[in-house]
Amino acid sequence: MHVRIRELSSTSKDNDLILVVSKTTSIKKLQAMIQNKLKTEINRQKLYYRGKQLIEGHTIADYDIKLNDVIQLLVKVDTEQEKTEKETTKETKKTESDIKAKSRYYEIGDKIDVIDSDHGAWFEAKILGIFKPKETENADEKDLTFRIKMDRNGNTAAFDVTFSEIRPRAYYTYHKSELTPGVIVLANYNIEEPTSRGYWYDFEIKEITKKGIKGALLVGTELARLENCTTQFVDELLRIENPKLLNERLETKPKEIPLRKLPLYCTKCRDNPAKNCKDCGCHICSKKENAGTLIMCDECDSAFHLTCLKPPLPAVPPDEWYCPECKNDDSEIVKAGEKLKTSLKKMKKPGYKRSNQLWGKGMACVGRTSECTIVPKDHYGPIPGVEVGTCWKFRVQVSEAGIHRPHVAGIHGRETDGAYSLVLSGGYEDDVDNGEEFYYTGSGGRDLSGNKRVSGQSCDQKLTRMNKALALNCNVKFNDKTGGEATDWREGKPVRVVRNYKLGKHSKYAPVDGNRYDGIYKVVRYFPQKGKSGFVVWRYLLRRDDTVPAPWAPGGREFEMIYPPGYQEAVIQGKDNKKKRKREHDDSPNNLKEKKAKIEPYKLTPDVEKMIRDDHQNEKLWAECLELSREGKLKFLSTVKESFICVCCQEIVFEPITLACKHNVCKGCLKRSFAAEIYVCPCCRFELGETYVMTVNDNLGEVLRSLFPGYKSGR
DNA sequence: CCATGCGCTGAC
DNA sequence: GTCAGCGCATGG
Repeated sequence: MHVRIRELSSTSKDNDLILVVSKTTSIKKLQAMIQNKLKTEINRQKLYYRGKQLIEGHTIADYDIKLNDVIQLLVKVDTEQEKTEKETTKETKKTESDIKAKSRYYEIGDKIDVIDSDHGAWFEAKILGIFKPKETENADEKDLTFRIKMDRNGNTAAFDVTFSEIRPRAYYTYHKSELTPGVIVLANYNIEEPTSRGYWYDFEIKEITKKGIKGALLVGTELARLENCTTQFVDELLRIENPKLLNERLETKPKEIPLRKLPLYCTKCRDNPAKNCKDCGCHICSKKENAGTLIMCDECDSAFHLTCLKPPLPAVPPDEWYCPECKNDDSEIVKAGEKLKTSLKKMKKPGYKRSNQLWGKGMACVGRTSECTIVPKDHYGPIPGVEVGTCWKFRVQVSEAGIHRPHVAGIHGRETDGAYSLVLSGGYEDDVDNGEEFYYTGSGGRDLSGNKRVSGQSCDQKLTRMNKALALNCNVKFNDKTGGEATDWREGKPVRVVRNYKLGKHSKYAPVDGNRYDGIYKVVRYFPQKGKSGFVVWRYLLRRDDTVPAPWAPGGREFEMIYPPGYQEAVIQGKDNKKKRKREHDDSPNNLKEKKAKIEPYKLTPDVEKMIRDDHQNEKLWAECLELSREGKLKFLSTVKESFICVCCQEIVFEPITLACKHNVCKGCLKRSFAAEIYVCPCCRFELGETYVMTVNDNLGEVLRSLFPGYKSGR
């Protein structure tokens, strides 16, 4: 399957990077793919899916990312390198040039908000000192260093920030009436769990609804936009305070500003420091005192007093440490000589699968991305808006369209009601397809052990489940012993019929590729019969009863194939990848920029090409077809099909004869058309002459035979 | 909850 | 070319 990587700053899908991934693809791998494609280093990538941050150690499946879903990419401007550089320069500032300075906007003791580069959110802090790099008279504000201390986590050290990273503490809570779209406020939001309390971010209001306030979260100093966030805490939206010159300060600010609510660290004791808690306090004695001697297990994150352990530990170990509970589970945690790969916690997470199978990469295992809701699941007859002749590449799309809902199964129905739709896919050997009529085979009678979906017949079929459902469509009293025949077949319940390209092996009514909706059929009769396998199968005769002509009939249409959104681009990008790897191997420069969606031209085999060249009689028609082969195999094949239709039977010409007037006719059809020894073209009445002799155009016949596997006479 | 299944892909 | 075997949607 494929997913879309979209930069947070981008609002259009045109610049998406489309990556082919598997459900088991790890986030790490995904990051590596992004690095490879966009040249954005992994440590600068922050990925978000539906507001959740994607973190290492998980997979695409863990986040329930589906086909063609958008993953947002935030490119951090602060690379790790720059960060350490910054920190070291800060260090030097501190030690070498701690020159006290004055700011025109802030003074020591000011309550401020500071933006944290890890979370991209604002936290409360206080200014301890203001410094400038060197002895200058008028240092610019942007050169100043503000030494601040966080208001929470009492024992964390002070650190230095710049002017742009701080602003006066927000203190004014908006009234609902003051909020309008466009206003930027400070709001509480939890990126991972939007319904829970989180950190405080700038938030641009977009829409005010009953449920909450919807808008864009502006994350980090770069104000990367995370669209479509709904904050639950609408009564706690604060006004953002901009720096004010000291001499313009008005003392309207309350002296005490209560700390803003943050997510609870411990949901058990609700962060009550007075309460003993085994979850956030010592896992043994439950007490929270002597926090300095609490040691955390690297596996389960539980805390333990050094002294409560048996035996007690003298000091905090320098490396990893596992608590007694986790340590016991050696087999699960650390395999001999191996470092822990996935934490137990993660493995307990719902959705985690141990399997390293490579499943899930393609369309076989993707889920629906939409569902047809315009009609109920048990709707009989056409789906409004879906025309006869509509083609989809994959079954999942047929399901999404509401034409045939099951992903794999051939019949959709209810045992107590009837069948709504079926797919002809050539999967059962006893099927016979004559277009307007076909014999369908029931399901079951197969051994599907081993998680299979198909198999050979291995026992008799029963007239139950979907087989019974289809039987109920027939306008006759239900009989599960001998079956029955409709008294008036048109009075039976309608069945939507889809033909799949795999049917092409046995039927000439199959589409060239994908799945095609062929309209409404009715069950004429059903009966049990010993099938080719020797086991009893239930057989159903269906006959077409649709006002719209069938795709193969005169006036019928076959529409252009519909692919899942993004699918073709993904296929092309995937191919580009292979090519690229080759080029890299050749050490030749690669032109990465050519990732525009393009249909792969259809390459004919040399034999076919030669036969076409030798078919001089149809030179003009072939030229048109070949021209369109640049638009892909499908386009080519459908053009050929259209171009070489017998003027009589409207099928692809069989044993074709190309007349002097350039019309193509089947040998059989032409023979039948001749009357009273007058030889004329059955289409344009062109006189062929009294001595006319029928000559089959073998070149054309051969080409058609090799292009259309089910090619045979329509008569 | 469980059983069923006319797909689909990558490995061979 | 053949074949194992997966999620998913569905009904029972």
